[in-house]
Amino acid sequence: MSYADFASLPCTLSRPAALLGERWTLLLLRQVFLGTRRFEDFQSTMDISRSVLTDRLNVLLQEEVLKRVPYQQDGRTRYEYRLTTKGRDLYPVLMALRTWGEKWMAPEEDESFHLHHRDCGGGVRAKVECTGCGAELTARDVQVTARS
Amino acid sequence: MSYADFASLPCTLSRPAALLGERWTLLLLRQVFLGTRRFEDFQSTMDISRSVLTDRLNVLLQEEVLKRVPYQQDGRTRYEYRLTTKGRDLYPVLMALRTWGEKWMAPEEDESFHLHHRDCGGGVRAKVECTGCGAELTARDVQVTARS
DNA sequence: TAGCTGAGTTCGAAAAACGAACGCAAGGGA
DNA sequence: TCCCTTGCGTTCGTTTTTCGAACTCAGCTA
Repeated sequence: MSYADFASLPCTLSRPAALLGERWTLLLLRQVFLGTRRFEDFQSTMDISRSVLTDRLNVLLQEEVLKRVPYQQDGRTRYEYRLTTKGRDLYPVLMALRTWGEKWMAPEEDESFHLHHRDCGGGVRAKVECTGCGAELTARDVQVTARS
Repeated sequence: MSYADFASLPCTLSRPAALLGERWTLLLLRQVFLGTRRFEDFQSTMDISRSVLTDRLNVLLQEEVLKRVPYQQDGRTRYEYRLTTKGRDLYPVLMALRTWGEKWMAPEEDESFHLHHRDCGGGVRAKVECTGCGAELTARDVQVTARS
């Protein structure tokens, strides 16, 4: 079993972990959630090599995290990369990373952007909760049961 | 700016994303949360090369996500890798990946393990909420404000 | 007809990962 | 004492990935 095989294990954690654990993929998704949509913009803001950028975008297209959407520019049709519903559902992953970063890796200077709830202006935080009783959970509150 | 530079940006999202976005790191953390603690066990269960495993463990030690804890084996002292408090705080990241995997990448067969709340037996789910009003948030509910 | 622009593709060089063998410290058995 | 074993790495030559500069290509514009 090598790295790529984790992407096909029947485990709902290893599959996403293998997909997003590929180098550049998390940073690429960060950029997507920050609003970047076009090849040239990804390339120049992230300074990623064009061939790897092409590969990562194609993987995310194939996984249906991103989709290509036509737009008009100078009278000609081009395509940009947009999140699908599946892709937008990755938001909690990014927010969990940020919540952790806020707590443990906060830089001296102010962070590069702020997030707040449009409706009430409150802050944003990722958490784990019990679908039964609604309690907030930590790793220690959760029992892991291996399948037969 | 290259990949490593994202780890030192003053951004609380890019730093964790660069750290966990390194190949093998997310899968290694999965294994840690599943209970693996020793070098040989990581190596054999993940089939990662020993040199890369050494490197990733050292990075996580340096970032204080893991710590080395002595234990006794056959009358001699050895060390195992355990999560620090900072490391345990990554739980929501892994659970967010799993919540996404459950929804979008569920395999035909049953998954490899189940999780439930020790106290009430309920399921486990990651979500994003407003620290002000407590509402559950999606990407569309959140306003991004760039810093000056 | 030539130039421009956005979006890739190509390909040789550099970096990272692989993997088999080696090193090493400490305990156990002959 | 000497050798074997175990767990945890390190080394190093080979393979895979990434880099980065140049090239291609389609379609619009001058």
